Amino acid sequence: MSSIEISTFLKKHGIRPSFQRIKIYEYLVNHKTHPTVDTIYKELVNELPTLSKTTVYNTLSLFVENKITQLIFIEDNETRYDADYRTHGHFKCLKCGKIYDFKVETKETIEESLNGFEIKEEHYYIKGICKNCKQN
Amino acid sequence: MSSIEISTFLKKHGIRPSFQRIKIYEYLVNHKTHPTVDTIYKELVNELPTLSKTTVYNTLSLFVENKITQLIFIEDNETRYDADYRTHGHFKCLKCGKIYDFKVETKETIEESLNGFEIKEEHYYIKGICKNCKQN
DNA sequence: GTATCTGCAAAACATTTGCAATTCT
DNA sequence: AGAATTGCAAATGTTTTGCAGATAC
Repeated sequence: MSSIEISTFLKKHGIRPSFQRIKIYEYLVNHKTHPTVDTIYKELVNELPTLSKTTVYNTLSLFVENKITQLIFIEDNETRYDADYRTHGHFKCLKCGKIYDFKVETKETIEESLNGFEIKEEHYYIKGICKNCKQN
Repeated sequence: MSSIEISTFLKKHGIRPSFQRIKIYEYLVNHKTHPTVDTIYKELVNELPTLSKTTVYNTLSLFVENKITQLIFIEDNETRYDADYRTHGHFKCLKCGKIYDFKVETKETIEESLNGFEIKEEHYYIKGICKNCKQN
């Protein structure tokens, strides 16, 4: 996704496309590693030397409010962000720490036990050892 | 679960049953509300006036290490604990804040997309509006 | 020129750590 | 006595808040 596409995308979702916002969204979209605020900040501060963490926090909150980014909680003290807003699962490798996405569909058994409840967000995460770490 | 049963249970899991540990586990088992450290501390400090939050943290970490309690991350800055160590889902109501348990079985579609990965822990949580809040 | 956005510094929380006092065997 | 446990106080780390200056419409 290019800066111009991102700019249009942000406008479409009611967000004014400031330079910082474009850069932060660009980072999220092009690095599907579910980064933390700290990672995003450290990566972007080279390119935007005056960037502050406050702006990263503000911007990500804005993205979450406008539903173009979702929050991921897998570990304590480690809020992560994902530009993919569709429901999907996350697998975190306990050895290498990498996070993989996986496909998820709501199960009938869940729907049954939550009969009468209105589902707004679904989150799935699994911890274990990834294929790569098992082989090495 | 009575104090004596808890004492035996802790011993069985290699944990020395101190007074504080028994009380904390008792609270967890008898209040299936997935409390935070702060909630547990505030509830027990009446009964155990010298109790410190450090002890609550230490004890819960010990329980997690010994796999008699699981950690639940649903919100940021809000680590919760659950004496039920079996895999099950949590539904958090966005209106009343209450957390409900629901049954979950690993889906084939998840197993397929994680082929070759070793699953150690599975976590499912859903946010929405609970039956009770929808009716009122 | 008025709204919004950014970013610094300080505040607010949750959690961890070091260590001394206490408790248990 | 010796080992484990507890709890205070301080440190750490993350996120939020207040506010002043910069930027955009």
